[in-house]
Amino acid sequence: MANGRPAQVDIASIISRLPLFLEVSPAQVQQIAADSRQKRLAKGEMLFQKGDPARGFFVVVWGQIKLAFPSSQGNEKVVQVLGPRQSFGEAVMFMDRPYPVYAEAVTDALVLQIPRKSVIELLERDTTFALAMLAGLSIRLHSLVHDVESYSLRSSAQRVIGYLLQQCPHEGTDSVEIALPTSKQLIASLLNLTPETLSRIFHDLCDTGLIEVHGRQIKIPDMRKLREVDF
Amino acid sequence: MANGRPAQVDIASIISRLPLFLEVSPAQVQQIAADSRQKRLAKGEMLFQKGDPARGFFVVVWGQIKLAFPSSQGNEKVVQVLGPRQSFGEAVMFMDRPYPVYAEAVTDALVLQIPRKSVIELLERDTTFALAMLAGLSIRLHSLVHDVESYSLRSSAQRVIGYLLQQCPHEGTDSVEIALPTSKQLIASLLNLTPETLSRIFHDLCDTGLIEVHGRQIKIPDMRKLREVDF
DNA sequence: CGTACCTTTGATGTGAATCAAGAGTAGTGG
DNA sequence: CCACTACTCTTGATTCACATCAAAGGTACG
Repeated sequence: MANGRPAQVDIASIISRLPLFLEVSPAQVQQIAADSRQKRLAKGEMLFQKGDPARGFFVVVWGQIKLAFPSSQGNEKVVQVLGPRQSFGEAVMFMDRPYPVYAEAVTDALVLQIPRKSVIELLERDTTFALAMLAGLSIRLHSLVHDVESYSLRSSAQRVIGYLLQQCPHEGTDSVEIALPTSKQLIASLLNLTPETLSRIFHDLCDTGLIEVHGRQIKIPDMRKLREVDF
Repeated sequence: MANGRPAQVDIASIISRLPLFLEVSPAQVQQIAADSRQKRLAKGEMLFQKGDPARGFFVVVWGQIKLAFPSSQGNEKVVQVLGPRQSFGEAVMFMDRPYPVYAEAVTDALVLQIPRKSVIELLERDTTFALAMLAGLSIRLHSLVHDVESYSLRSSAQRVIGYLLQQCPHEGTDSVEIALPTSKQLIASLLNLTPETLSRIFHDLCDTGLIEVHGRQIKIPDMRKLREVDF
């Protein structure tokens, strides 16, 4: 169970602990849980394609899911990597539009699909849920605005530093050690870099003494210094 | 009045015709109108700064407002240029966060400020309004996803072509003439280009015969050809 | 009619991608 | 346990799209 992959899952309890459903009554959570479906995905399996009609939204129970665009040259641009307790696909439910990205399992994974109809019903019944939903979408919107900001006015090295700082506990001032949540390849795509460039940036940051890299373990000897470079 | 600047405005009628308020009852629109404030802005005037606390959202009555980030070197990156009947700042109301961008009048302008409190009250009372709000945020979210896609996997020329196609009526297949909604400088920033690069791209597209440029008037002799290049 | 800003054009520079190997590092199966 | 394949990651050489720098028209407007 250290792999975070319990054989049996209590759907209702998972849903009730999602930020989106914190204020929703147990009875209503039970209803949602009853409406939802579990989907087992093998590593590399597609959950949906870009352009598929949106039937609902998804919650990751365990494993990792990436959202990405295909590019014409067969590359891809990863928009987000989602782990346990994270949800995606909410926004698309409120517009008659297909998914603007595709979703693929990065590792073996289990996701919950919550049908559009259940959500709409709950929205019409429970205004606190509607407010929670609005808050959720707003947060996502902010993070996209932040992405746009990053892409347009920060250098590749600054984006990498920003990413590392995001992964760290915020309060700490001194030495911190973190594990990258996924492969460097994926992180590169997330930051809009090639793997080569990411590797070189890590190398440079090591030379400067700002970080130490051992595989996926990154040690930051002095958070303050890293924050300064981030200006 | 050809300048789109009526001396007197009927706030309630403006609000009632906003996409967000289409389904809202006249009485509630009256309430919102009563709560709202008008703000006159001279060209270049700031409506709010990045980091200001969010007190509500805004609707452009006439004129143009740009949303942008300041960059460290005194440049700026324009995120959006808003014209009459467009609203902004909704998302930020639902999170306890300051504005992530600043808002500045591109031309003399009149905007309506609708206080957070009125919106929250209306949300709690009217579920169709909540759904409209969710739809509105979803659309904004999509367009940001689209921006991220553009920045990360399209060349500068492709972004320009995409922009031009967006400005055109969608159905037409043949010759179209459009007027750029704002200065080329602003459009360049919107597309994450320098003015120089935009100018050169327009020049190239003229050479290829794909467009003709006369100041802010752009003629597209053959929409099909332009769409093909956009692939 | 002059000042201020937008836009164009040209020359040069550079950050990051691409191309091309090699070095780890895992998983797989005999 | 060790080869065998398949990735992921690193490193170096080269290229290219776009920015930057510089200066000269255009255009609007008091």
